[in-house]
Amino acid sequence: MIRVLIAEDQSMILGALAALLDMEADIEVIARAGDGKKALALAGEHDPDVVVTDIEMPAMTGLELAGALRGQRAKVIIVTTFARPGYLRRALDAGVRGYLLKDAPAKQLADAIRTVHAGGKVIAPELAAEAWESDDPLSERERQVLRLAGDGMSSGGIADQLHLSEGTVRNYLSEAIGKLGAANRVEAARIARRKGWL
Amino acid sequence: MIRVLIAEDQSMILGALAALLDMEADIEVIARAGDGKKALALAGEHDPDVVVTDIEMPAMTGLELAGALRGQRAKVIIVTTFARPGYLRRALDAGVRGYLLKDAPAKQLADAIRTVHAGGKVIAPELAAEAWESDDPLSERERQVLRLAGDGMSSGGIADQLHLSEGTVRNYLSEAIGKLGAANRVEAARIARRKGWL
DNA sequence: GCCCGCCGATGACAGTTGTCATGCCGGATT
DNA sequence: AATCCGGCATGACAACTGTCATCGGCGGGC
Repeated sequence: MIRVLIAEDQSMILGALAALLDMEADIEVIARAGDGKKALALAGEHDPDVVVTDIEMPAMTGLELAGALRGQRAKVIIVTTFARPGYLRRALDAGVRGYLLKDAPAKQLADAIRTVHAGGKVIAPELAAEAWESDDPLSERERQVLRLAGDGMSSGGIADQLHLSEGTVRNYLSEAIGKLGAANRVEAARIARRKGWL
Repeated sequence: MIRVLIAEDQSMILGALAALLDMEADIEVIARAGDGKKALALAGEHDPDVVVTDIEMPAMTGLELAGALRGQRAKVIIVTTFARPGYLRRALDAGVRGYLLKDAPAKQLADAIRTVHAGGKVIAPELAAEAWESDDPLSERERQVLRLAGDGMSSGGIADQLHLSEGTVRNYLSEAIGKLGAANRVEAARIARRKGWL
């Protein structure tokens, strides 16, 4: 029996995934969590073989959860909507053993759990290639500024929030726009978000 | 036996929801579709009692699907991530019988299917109140322009795409910004998207 | 017929944004 | 010590954006 913990913030999806896995004879869902923090606590309590987690969750993201579980016995599989190279990169850096997309066929999840439990790795093929060829060129400041700009905040507002001068903020944005080959701040933010860099 | 068709573009979620419903003794998943168009075709073929559909899907959205099924025997339940009043409004206008959030507990889905099949309605409580109090104030042109602006396109680019003059585009944006109480086009686009108006 | 709303346009003006050159500072490298 | 680099700043300039007044056309409601 492979003992699995599932972390996923959308209750209905959590329940559905659990139902899916409970149909497998050799897999047992021993715990469910609605966010990363609860998942971490439950992992300590139940000592699962495999942790299946979403990325975008309240309190603690799946990537943070993977980092916190790093080095422990439980093997982590990320299951997410987002085909973002930056996410995969960060996941692998956090010692994750599997990275699947919710676009993939349902049966792949059980297969991935078995593979990972047996010591293997499973990476969504759409991402395996792209992951290493595009690297985040942004500095931390550029990321901060871009995040806020992408939410519609003006240069002045961003400057206030980050305790910078407005000119500096415009410099960072100009830098980021150049690095990403965008035409303006909004496009730059979109590109960075799509890649998983924000 | 309640005969159900499920439409959902994320394969894994589709499979998981089907597994969840197959556990119910009185519910039978007779068909699955990965987009709205296939769902419409399959609905014609299999004549389901209830159609459970996501909103954001390729080829045809769940809202369009609901519109196309309007007046037919099958009853439609929307299951979506998005708590956007505008979506609920459009869903109700399309004759939908249920609107659930993926945040809701998994067991509510089966309950909703039974309720709807019995002639009832099920609306996510988080949304029931807000739905009617905030109405989309935007004109069709304003929506178009705002969509493109929100994607980072410049006034000139939007003008080219929509065959308008740049000044006119700026006028529409200014209008939209004013109506939504935003500070600029990006914030306006965010507000409109959050409400489900785009 | 008249008014109103939506559509589309122009021109003018102030404010914001994007770019670039240039400068200062402190920490790390050599 | 000299050099380099990232972070932060300034100033200047061109381009883009947001606002407003004004105009004409078209269709619907009263």
